[in-house]
Amino acid sequence: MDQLLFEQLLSFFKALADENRLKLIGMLAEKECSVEELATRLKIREPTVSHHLARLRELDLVTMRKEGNTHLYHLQATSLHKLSKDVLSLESIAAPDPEPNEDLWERKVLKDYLQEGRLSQIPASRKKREVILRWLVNQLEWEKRYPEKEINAFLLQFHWDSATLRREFIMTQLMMRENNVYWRI
Amino acid sequence: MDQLLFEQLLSFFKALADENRLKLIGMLAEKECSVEELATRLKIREPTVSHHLARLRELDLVTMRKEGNTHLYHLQATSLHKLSKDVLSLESIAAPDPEPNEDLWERKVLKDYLQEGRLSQIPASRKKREVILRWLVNQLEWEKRYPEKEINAFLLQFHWDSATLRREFIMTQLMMRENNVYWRI
DNA sequence: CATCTAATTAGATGATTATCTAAATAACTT
DNA sequence: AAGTTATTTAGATAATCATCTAATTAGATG
Repeated sequence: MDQLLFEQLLSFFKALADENRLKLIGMLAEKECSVEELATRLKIREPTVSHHLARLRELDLVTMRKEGNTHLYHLQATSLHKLSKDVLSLESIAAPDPEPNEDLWERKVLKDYLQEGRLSQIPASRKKREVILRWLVNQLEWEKRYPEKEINAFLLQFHWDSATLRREFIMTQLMMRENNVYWRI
Repeated sequence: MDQLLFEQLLSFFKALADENRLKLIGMLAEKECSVEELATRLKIREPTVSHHLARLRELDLVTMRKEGNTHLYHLQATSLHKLSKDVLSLESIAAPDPEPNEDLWERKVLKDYLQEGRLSQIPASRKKREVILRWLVNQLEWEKRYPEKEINAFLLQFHWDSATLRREFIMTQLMMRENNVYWRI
């Protein structure tokens, strides 16, 4: 997802994530009100209301007009509408990537299990094992057919237990085997 | 607005009003994830992620299934959709009335200015003056025509400055006058 | 000009809560 | 059974933020 939209949504939620601010929105939806009236009905002090209104105003959720001494606030329905629409598309949020972040998790797994180019161990957890296996298999060529002897030699560069790794390749469907010959799929 | 909906919306906003929780929603929208993976990508510790997921789970925004050791969380799109819809109707929020609240403001004004049945002063602010004037005029009968003398007598019960009050009645269009006779409009 | 009223700003305080470490639980591996 | 891994729970700490009082600004009234 777009970084900008993410931050907009976040501040939108923060703005409405307060009981009194949400009530303010409700009251202003009815009619425009002075600060004093809002304070009385919410049973909190004017400065507090002022503070809340300032926050809502930052997001253009409310606007203010002066009438003599008093400041009349009213709801900015358009802004509210626009943001509500974005909320509806919340499901389309992808992970915000502040960095090349997408595979941060996988890179960490690789870093944890690879010591000077060799596998310190074969991860017990299926998810991590798969990360390792995909990384290994990626160093083999597509289309090429590898005799078992060759696969073994390749795997032994990384770990003594080439048999287990070979078996895992098959089980995870990363490779196919026929007559002791292996290839990627 | 419905008190229940109000509280649902409030907790919805509170749930999403945190940077990391919002990111979690984003990541889970892509695919289901383990706690460890989420923690790694967010660069925070597992217990923290666990805590956030628990909050999201309270609102049924995410659900969890166990696969061996690991807990895989995934987004509950339905709940999200339902709540988003409510957000869209935010504008229809009326003030939540924890009490007969609607005129709490006006009742406070009356309380502030009426001491033992008499006006302590005539409010300077237009908004408050109107509250007082409407209360006063409400004690006069509809349709009836009051000679100025009678109006004065009535007003003097509440305040020495009946002349100002009379003038205000006219200015605010609460009464009409013709040949020194007054009536409500 | 002096006064009053409504609102805002400044600054302090207290409550909430995101985050961490350490310990407990649960499920899998050997 | 013993050890390892993933998660959760408990408890402590620190940051955020809602709220208050006191002081300031701006407008209106007399």
